[in-house]
Amino acid sequence: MKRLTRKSTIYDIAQRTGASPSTVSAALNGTWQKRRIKESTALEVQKHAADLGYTTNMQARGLRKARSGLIGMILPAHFNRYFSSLSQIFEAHARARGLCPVIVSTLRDPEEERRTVETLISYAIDSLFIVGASNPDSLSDICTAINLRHVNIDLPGNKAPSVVSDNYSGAKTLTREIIRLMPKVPGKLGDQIYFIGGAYWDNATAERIRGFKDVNAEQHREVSDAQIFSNSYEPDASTIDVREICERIGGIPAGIFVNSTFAFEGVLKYFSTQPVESFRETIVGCYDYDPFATFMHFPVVMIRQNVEELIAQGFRILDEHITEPRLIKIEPELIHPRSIYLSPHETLQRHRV
Amino acid sequence: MKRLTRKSTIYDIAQRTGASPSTVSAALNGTWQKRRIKESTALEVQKHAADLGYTTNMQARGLRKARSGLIGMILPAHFNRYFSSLSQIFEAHARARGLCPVIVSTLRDPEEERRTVETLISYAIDSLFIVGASNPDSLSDICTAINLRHVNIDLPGNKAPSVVSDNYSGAKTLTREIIRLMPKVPGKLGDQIYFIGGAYWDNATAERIRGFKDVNAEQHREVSDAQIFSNSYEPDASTIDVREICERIGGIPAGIFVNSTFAFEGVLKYFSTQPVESFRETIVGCYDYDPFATFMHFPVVMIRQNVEELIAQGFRILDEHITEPRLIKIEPELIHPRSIYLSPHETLQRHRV
DNA sequence: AGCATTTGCACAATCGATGTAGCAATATTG
DNA sequence: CAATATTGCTACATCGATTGTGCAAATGCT
Repeated sequence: MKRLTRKSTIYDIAQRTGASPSTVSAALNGTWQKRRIKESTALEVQKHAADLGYTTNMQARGLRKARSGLIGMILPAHFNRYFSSLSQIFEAHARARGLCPVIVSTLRDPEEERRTVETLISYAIDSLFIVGASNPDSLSDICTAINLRHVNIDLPGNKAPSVVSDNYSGAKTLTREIIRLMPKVPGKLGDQIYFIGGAYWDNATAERIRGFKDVNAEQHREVSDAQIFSNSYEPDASTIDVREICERIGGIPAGIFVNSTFAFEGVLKYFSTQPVESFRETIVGCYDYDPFATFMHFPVVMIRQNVEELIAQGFRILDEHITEPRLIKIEPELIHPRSIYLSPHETLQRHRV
Repeated sequence: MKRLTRKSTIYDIAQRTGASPSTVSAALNGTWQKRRIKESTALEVQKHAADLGYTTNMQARGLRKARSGLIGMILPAHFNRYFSSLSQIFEAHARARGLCPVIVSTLRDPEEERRTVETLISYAIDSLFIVGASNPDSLSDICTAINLRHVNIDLPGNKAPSVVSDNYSGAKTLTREIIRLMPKVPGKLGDQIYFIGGAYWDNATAERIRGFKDVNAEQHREVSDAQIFSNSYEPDASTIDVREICERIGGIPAGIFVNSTFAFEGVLKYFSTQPVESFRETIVGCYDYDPFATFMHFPVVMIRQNVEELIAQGFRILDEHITEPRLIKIEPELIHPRSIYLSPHETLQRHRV
C-alpha cells in the first residue's frame, strides 16, 4: 500500500508520450513554440504531465540554468510587526514575479548574517534583499564577488543601492508631535524628553537622533547627551535605560522618543512594574508602527514606515539592474493614538497580486 | 574591473590541488575518512577551498542526493505575532539541524496553500510544517504522494500527525478569567459575554467555542448562538460583528472573547470610533498573545500558546519518523493584563542554538 | 520533377556534486 | 618472496532539466 512513488520526471512523460525528453522539456517550460514543437504534441505532453502530477524539479533546472527561482531576504527578526510587514509585502512581490521567497532572520548577528547570505548563495538565489543588516557592506562584498544582485533596505550601505525611510524627517515629525502633546507645565518634574533605543552608530538611529535634537533646538529646548540612550541592541537595554531615567528624575518622564517597537517592548516591561496612574501625563512616541501599540493606556504616537514603498523600490532597483550605490529615502507617516491603520487582513489582501 | 567570477566548484579546486573531483568532494563534505582519503590530502583540499571561498552548490548536491537541505513551513501570514513567533522558533530549530528554513505565507487561501506546497516540493524540501492550513488533509495527500514527511501545527488534520494547542482547555481558562474580571452587576446592560472571530468549522474555533460555552454553563450563564460570531475569516468580519453587537445592546459589552489577534485588530478598529470612556467596564479576553495588546486602555487578558513546544513537538515527530495521524495537545497559558512575557530579544536569544 | 525551405523533433553535452567500482601502489602475512 | 590485504586515489555514471546542433520529412517554389 505504500506508494513510494518518486516524483515523475520529463523522462517518465517522454516514455508515455513517445516524445523525447527535450521535446517534453520544451513543451512544459513554455519554449515549445520557439523550438518549433507542434502544438498538438505540446498539448499531448502537457496533458500527460498534468495527470502524472508532474512538477519541474527546480534543483535540476536551477543547476542547468545557474539560477534557482528563489529570491532571498535576510532581516533581523520575524517576531516584530515592522519586519514581518516587510516580509509580507516582499513575499507578495516575489510571488507576482514567479519567484519563491526565502526569508531568514539573523538576529542582528553579523556572523549569522554572513553565514546566512552564504547559505542563500549556495542555493543560487537570484537576488537578495538585505534588511536592517548590521554590516551591509561586508555582505555586499560577498554578493558582488559572485555577481549577485542585491539591495539594502532599512539600513543603508555604501556598496549597493539602499532604500531607507527618511529617518531624519520622520524623527522630526515624531518629536514635534510628542512635544505638542506633552503637558505644557514648564519646570515640572520630568518635563524633559528622552530618546531611548537603537545604537548611535547605525545610520538610522543617528539620523533620528539628529532629527530629535534639531526639533528640540528649534523649540528652544535643551537636549543634553544624558537624555539620549542609544548604545545597545541588547535585549534589556531599554528596560534598564528607562528605569535609570525614572529613578534619576523620580518619576516617569513627560515625553519619550522610543526608537523601535523592540525598544518599546523593553520600556513597557519596566512600565509594567509601575502603577497605572503614573502614566497619566506621559507621551510616548515610537519610531515604527504596531497596530496594538496605539491603544496603550497612555497616548502613543507612532511613525509608520512606508513598507510598501520600501519593498517596491527595492524591486525596482533590481529590475532596472541598478548596482551602483545610491540612497533612496522614503517618507514615513505619523500615526495618531488609537488608530488602526488597516486591519492586517486588508493589508494582506491589498498585496494579493 | 568587473569580477564576473563564477562561484568556484570542486573542479576548480581539483585543478589547483591536482586531486580528482571526487577526492575534492569527499574532502569537503566530510566523507573523506570513510573514502580513505589521506588526511593531508583532505586538509590540502580544504585549505584551497577556503581561500577560493568555495561553498557547495546545493542545487547540484540536492539533485544528486534527492534532498535539498531545505525545510518548509507554510502559515497563514507573517504579519502577526503568533505566527511570526512560530516562524522565529521554527527557524532556530531548522538552523540547529543545519537546514535552511523556507517560510511562506498563504493567506488562508486553500488554492495558494496547494500551489505553495507544490512549489516547495519542486525545490525538494526535506520536510514540511503545515501551520494553520485551511485544508490540511488535501495538503497531506500531496505530500504523501511523494513521501514527504510533514506535520500539522495549530490546526489538526486527519492524515498526518498534528500538534495543536489545547484549545478547549485554553478557552475555558480564558472564559473563566473574563467572567472573573467582569463587573459584577447582574442585569446591567451588556452584562452578557460575546465570542468573536474565527470560523466555527475549523477545529480550533470549534473547540474554543465549546470551552466558552461549557464555562458559561458551569457558571449558570446562558449563552445563545446570537452571542457567537464565528462565521468568517474575512478581513472586516470582526469589525462588523462587534459593531452589530454594540448597536444591538446600545453600548459596549462587558465581556468579549476574541478568537485571535487578527480578530482583535478588527475589534479595535471599531473601538477606535468610540469614545475612550465607553471602555471603562469592558473586559476583553483574546486567544493568542501579543505583547502590546496587554497594555490597552482597558483590561485585556490573553492566552499565550506554547509556541516553543508546538514547534519542538513538530520536530520530534519528524525525527521519530512518525507518519500516522495523531493529535498532540499542548497546554497554553494565561497572560494577565499589563504584562510582558519576555522581551522579543530575550525570546530570540533563548532560541539561538 | 528538382531544389530550397521550413517544420518537427531527437541527440548529446552540460550544470556540480556524489558514490560505486576498480586500479595501482604499498604494507602485511605466511 | 609470493600471496594477500590495505591504502589512496581516479574514472565514470548519475541526478533531471536545458539547449545548441543536426537531420529527416514535409512543404513550397519554379
